[in-house]
Amino acid sequence: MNATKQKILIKSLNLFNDSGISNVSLRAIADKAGISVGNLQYHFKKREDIIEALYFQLVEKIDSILFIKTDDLLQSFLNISVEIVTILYEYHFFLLDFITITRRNQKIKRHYSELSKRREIEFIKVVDVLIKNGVFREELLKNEYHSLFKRIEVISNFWFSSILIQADVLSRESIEQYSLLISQSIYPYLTDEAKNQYDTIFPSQLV
Amino acid sequence: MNATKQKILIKSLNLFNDSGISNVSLRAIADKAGISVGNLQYHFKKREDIIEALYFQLVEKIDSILFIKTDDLLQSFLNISVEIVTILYEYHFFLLDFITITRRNQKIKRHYSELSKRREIEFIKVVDVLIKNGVFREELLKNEYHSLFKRIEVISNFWFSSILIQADVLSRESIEQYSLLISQSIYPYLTDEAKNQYDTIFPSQLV
DNA sequence: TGTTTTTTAGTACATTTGTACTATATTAAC
DNA sequence: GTTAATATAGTACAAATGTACTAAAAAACA
Repeated sequence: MNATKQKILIKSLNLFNDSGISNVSLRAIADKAGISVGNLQYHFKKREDIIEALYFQLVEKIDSILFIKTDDLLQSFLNISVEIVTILYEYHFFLLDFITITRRNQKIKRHYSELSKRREIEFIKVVDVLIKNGVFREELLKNEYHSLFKRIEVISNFWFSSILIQADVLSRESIEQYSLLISQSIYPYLTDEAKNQYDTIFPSQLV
Repeated sequence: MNATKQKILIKSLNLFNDSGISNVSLRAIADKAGISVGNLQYHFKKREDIIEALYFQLVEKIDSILFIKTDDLLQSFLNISVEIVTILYEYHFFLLDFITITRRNQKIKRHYSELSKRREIEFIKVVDVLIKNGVFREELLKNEYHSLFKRIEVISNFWFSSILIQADVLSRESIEQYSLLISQSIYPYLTDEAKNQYDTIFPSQLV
């Protein structure tokens, strides 16, 4: 990709993350990138194009890490959720303005919608494997794992928002807090054997 | 309260819920309320005052339903979470624009922050009672119920957002979906006895 | 009734913002 | 080396928005 274009995306991302989409004007982006607004517009005809480009960057990054190692199922499962959020953290402006963005941009909205459905199917598949391998227990309620997926999805998407409505800044610590939240939400679904394994992975969580 | 003031708040709420705060101008509110912008401004000196007024209405409404009936602990516990979300639904613009609002309005931000802390303390107290009464099990991990609270908090605050990033409209159904999500997330923490009780409350969830 | 206060309407303004348009400058192609 | 393309800068503009200000109408009050 063109160097200027790259620079625009990086600076936009920084500004968006710091101040939120609606508080970042094209002039501010151009300033930060050290170019003119005219030039900015040459590379991205519409403001929305910048956001779209960043969105698809994000999606690509996440896609690239989505696979479970078959040797250490539980660990791998827990790792992925943290890796995803670590990437989301890089693009957190997107999550903070999720509603605004999807309201304005049907393309992103539809794409995310499809993505989410595919992710759920994948999730359920992985859970099936985990059940067969004695890591997760069987469902005790109907659609229990569907429900679990939904909760994890909401928390992944809005954890940073949840922090920022109370705190003034978002720090990397929030990723660890997220990690704790998610792993603890998984715990009740583990078999006794896997619970032991969990305790060795997170000895500090023992009562 | 003044009739005009009342009308402004109602119409603002409707518009905010339908289109999101940033897409509702003072002119639009005045139009909808059948008054002039000048008059609107007489009652609410600043745009932010409308939002603040609505916020404190919301907080008051929720406060008014927050008490657990001691005779039917589990049912009462589950009911409250739905009642809260039902009220939140009435004011869902607030949740959809949570970040934007708290970013702009320190007063609301600080107030919510305090509120959230108080709510967590209340939650833990209630959980203690539920444990003592054999409804919830003891903690198996450190801060397990703190973690549960956080998850419920995020989901309560952002469930509607989560729906709206995929769907085009928000319907009352989303409240039932929320209810299912939350009750299923509670299930693993119930004692065997309480699980039986759960099954009689939600027979349709049996596998 | 006359006066003061409250309520309502209308206008005007400063600011911001996205973007369209034009004119150079730089680079690539032949 | 001339031409064509790409890239950059600068200006201009229309639209929207919050809000300040003024004046009239209505209500309350004495």
